[in-house]
Amino acid sequence: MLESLYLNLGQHDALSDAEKALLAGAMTFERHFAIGQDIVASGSRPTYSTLILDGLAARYKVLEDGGRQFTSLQVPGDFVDLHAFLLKTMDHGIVALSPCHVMFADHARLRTITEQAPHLTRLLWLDTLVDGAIHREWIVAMGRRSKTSHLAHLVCELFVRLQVVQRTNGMSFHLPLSQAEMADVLGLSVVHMNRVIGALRRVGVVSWANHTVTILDWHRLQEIAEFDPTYLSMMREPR
Amino acid sequence: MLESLYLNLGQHDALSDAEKALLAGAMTFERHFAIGQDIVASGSRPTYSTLILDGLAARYKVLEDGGRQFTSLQVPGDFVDLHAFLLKTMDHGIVALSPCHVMFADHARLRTITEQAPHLTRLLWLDTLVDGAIHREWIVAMGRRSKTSHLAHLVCELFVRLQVVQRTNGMSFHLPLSQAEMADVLGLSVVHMNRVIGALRRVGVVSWANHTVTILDWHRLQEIAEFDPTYLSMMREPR
DNA sequence: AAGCAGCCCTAACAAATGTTAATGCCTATC
DNA sequence: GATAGGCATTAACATTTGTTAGGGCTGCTT
Repeated sequence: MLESLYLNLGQHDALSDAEKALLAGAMTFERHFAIGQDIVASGSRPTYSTLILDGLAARYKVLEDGGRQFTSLQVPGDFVDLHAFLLKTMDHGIVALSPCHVMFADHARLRTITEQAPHLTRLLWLDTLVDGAIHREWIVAMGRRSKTSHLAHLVCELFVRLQVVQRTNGMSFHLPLSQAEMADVLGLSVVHMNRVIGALRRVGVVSWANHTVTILDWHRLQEIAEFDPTYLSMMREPR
Repeated sequence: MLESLYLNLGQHDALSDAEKALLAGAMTFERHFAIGQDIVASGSRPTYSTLILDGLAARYKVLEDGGRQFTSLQVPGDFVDLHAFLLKTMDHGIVALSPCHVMFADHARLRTITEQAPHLTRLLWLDTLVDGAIHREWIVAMGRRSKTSHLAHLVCELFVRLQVVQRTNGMSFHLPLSQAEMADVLGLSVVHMNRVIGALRRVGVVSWANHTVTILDWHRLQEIAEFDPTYLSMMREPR
C-alpha cells in the first residue's frame, strides 16, 4: 500500500524496515477524491498530512480576479501537505487532478517520529526540501526560460518523478491535465498554452494525445529544457 | 551576534535559552563577503550551512544563454543554504548583494541537534518550510500577477521580513539591488523593470531612490499586491 | 580637467503573449 | 439521433514585454 512512499523516500537514502513500520504506524484512514475535489482547503488547519497512494494532485492559489496558479504537481508517493505539520495553516488549496486515492498521516504521530526517529525525521524533512528545490526550478523556468523550454522542462521533471514511483510506461506517462489546467501550471493563457504545446509537438520531441505524453526524443527534449535532474536529489547517500 | 537568528526562528514559536545555546554551539567561524562574491558555489557540497548576520544575499541559477534568475532573497537571520544540510549538493549559487557578514553552522553539529533536540529540529525544519512557502508565493506572482502587482508583492514581503529582524527604519528599508538585479528577481528585461518601478512610483505608493525604498501608502500597496502575510507563518504557536 | 564605467531613464521598433470569437470534434444525455 | 457541453484548435487583433540604441548623471581614475 505504501510502496510509492517507500520508493519516494528511499530514492534519497536507505529506508530501514523499522522506519517503514514507523511510517505505516503514522497512517490512519484512506479516502478517495474525485476529479476537481479539494483534498485540502486553503485556510484550513489540518491535523494530518495527506499521502497520495494513486492519482495526480496539485497545490494552487486563486487571485481576486479569479486567476489560478498551480504551484506544484504531486504524484503518488508524495505528501501533498507535509509542510502543514509545522506551518499549521494552509495558505493554499490542494485539488485532485485525477481520481485520487490518499491516506492520512496523523500529525501527533509524526511528532513522535521527530522525537524518536532522527534519521526518519531527516528523510521527511528532506522530502519537503526536494519540494523546495522543485519550486526553485519552476521559478527559474517561469522567469528565464522560453515557454517551450519551460514546458519541455516540466515534461522531463514529471517523467523522472513518475519513473521513480513506477508510473511510467516505457517513454510514456499519463498526464490527465486539460490545456486550460496546463496553462495554470505555466502561467499562460489557454490559447498560448495551445501554441506552445503545438511547438513542442512540431519539433517532434513528444507526442501528446488522450492525456498521454510520449517522449519521442529524450536527448533533444532534455536539451531544449536544459534539464539537469540534480535538484531532485535522486542520489542514494547518507542523509 | 545571533540576535537576528533568534528573532527569525523565534517569530514562529518560543525559543528556549537551552535551544539558543545549542544553536550558538553549532556555529563555527565568521566571514565577510564583498558585493558580487559567491557565498556558496553551485555544484559544491558544503559541510556547513551559512547564516546571514548582516547584509543581503540571493540564490540564483544561470542558464546556458547567460540569463540569470534569482530564486530567493535572503535577509539577516536567514540560513541561505540550510537545505544543503540534507540535499548535500548545491544545485544553485548564492551571491552577496551587499557586503555580507555571515557565520557558518557545522553540519555534524546540526545532525546532533536532530538527534537530541526535537523541538529545535522542528524549528529549523520550519525555517526551510517558510522558504518553500515564499517560493510558492513567488511562483504565483510570476505566473498570474501583473508585473506591477508582482513588484508590489515583493516590496511588501521584504518589508515584513526585514521588520521581523529589525532592519526597517519607519516605513523605509535598504534595498541595495540595481534595476538589472531586480529584473533578475522578477524575470524581466531591464527596460521593462524600469517601466514597472516607474509605474509603482507614479501611483505614489512607494518612493525608491538611493537604494532606499519607502512605503508611502501601505494599505494601497498591499491592495495592489493582494498581499496576505499568512504564508510567512509569523504567528507564534507550538510547533 | 578629461575620460571612463556603471546606472537610470527614454524612445522606437520588434516579438511574444493575451483576448475574443469562431469552428470542429468528441462524449454524455435525453 | 438530436442536442448540449467540454475541449482542442485557429484566426484576427490588442496589449504587454523585449531589443537596440542612446542621453544624461554620478563617482572614480588618470
